[in-house]
Amino acid sequence: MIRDDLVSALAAALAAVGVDPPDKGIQLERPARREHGDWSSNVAMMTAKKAGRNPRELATELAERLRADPPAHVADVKVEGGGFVNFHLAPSWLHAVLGDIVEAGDDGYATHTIGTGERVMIEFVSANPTGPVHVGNGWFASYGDALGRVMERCGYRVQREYYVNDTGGQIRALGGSILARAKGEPVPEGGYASAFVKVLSSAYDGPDDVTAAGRWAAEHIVGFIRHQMEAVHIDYDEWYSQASIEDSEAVGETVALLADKGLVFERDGAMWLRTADFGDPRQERVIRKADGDYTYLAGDLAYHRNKFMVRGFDRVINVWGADHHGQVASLAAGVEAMGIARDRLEIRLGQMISLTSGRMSKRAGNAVDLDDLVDEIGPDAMRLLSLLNSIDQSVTIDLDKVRSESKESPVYYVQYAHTRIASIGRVADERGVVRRPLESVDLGLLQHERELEVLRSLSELPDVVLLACTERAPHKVATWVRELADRFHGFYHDCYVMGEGIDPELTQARLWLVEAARVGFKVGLDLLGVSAPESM
RNA sequence: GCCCUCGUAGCUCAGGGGAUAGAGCGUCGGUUUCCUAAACCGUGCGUCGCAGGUUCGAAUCCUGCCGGGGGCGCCA
Repeated sequence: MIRDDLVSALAAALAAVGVDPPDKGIQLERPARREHGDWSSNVAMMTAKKAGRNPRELATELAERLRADPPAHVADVKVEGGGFVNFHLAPSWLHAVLGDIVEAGDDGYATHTIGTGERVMIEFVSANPTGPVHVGNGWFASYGDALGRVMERCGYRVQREYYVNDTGGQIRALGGSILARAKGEPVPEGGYASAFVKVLSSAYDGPDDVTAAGRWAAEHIVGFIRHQMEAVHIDYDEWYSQASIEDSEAVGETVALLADKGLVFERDGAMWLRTADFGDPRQERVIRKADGDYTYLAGDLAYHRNKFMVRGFDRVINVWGADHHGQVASLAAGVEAMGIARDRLEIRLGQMISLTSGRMSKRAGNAVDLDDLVDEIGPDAMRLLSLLNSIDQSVTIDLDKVRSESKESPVYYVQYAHTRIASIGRVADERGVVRRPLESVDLGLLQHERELEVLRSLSELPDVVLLACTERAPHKVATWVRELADRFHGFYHDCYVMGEGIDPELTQARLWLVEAARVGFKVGLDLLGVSAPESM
């Protein structure tokens, strides 16, 4: 790797001038501006003060030594700005990248091993089965699934799970709504007045019992949610029923586990968990109410005991909306109280998704069902659109705009680039142009700025994937793939692969460039769960 | 009141210690005998909420304030 070569060359130069490397190690970054070279280091500025040196002078000295014995591909080393050491590389470094990409291929390029086979569960969406999931849920669905794909590419073994809240007060409220509707009565206070529930109620022929009706309805609704998820190509490994936990001994066993640790006490007829030693500002939480029912927390702790101690996941990532922030401290404390290391549970809070018409609410009935939007714009547009934002950003969706722009959606911009690649392949076949083996092709002919820009983007993909993984930020892949499309369209426009006046040797080199770009699009789009069509 | 989170171009958002802060949409104009114009090129667009602090360097980290959103149940 070129980066490693440059870092060790810098380390050697630093040692030669008698300056200790910075505590954080030698950093190398890609400058934002082309004129600052291909790779840039700030070592001189980092170390100058401690070494009692002037940063620019130190940088100049380093540059001189590096120029005297330059690492491979280094054309020039310049000192710019306040003391940056900038490496200006020959295009040959990008030709080497091209070789790496096509050799690694779709399954190998931009893979990492940092996950070391760790088993991680990502639980996401888990919306209550009281109605179809809406567009906001869809945003989190894209996130959770793409995060899983990114982590898989980094060596994690990922399980995707949907926690089905098919018990408790809201299920009884749902059952009450079903029963009322079935009898032609108005939906009771706090019930679910949606059209979906109304339609569902006409099919109910079970007992006149809110719990039975609620569970029946929830089961049907989960079936529909599953269908909605399939429509955006999300395939959960497990739909885990909360009722199954509560129906089993799991909650009692969990409470017993905590009681054994001396953390459970009774007061006012209720059972409490002492959470003070585990970072919970509230210090104590009710786990069993005075009426004898366990609280949601107790069930949730049992569920997490199941995730960690029964099913043995090394790491659990819960993707929650910011409106569940209030649950974080109690769950994290309870999990730690069970003796599970705190860093094994990650809770990613996504900011709220709203429509320009206001916040979506299932009860209020102003939510837009995910499948309705997907029917209009397609699953690929839905997924790319939702992955263009960080989940740390609260987003406002203008549905009218999304619909009207669907023809110029970023997803088509990216997919169109991929179809152009396929098209080049088809035309090559028609014209009998055969791509020769890479070893016999002179990649050195790739000198056009458009060509180099494509290769620069491709060279960044491994870093992007790694960062997307460690920061749990799959949207970085979306941003990257759009940039690759931008550069590929530029190349396509200015650099004909075949045609009049194109040297056959250049055609060969460009065919390999196109193949490398194809790998980039394939990898990037796969990570996002977006299809890579051959034609549109 | 306390806690969390966000505030970047007209709009939707990237960038989250590094050099002159970016993209898409929207505005206006241009490009096609050749691999699909779902494309390309040009054009304008900013007190990075405000004020301090840390740093060689802050949109980025810290503190306070302002503004938006969310949360503070023996609900789930």
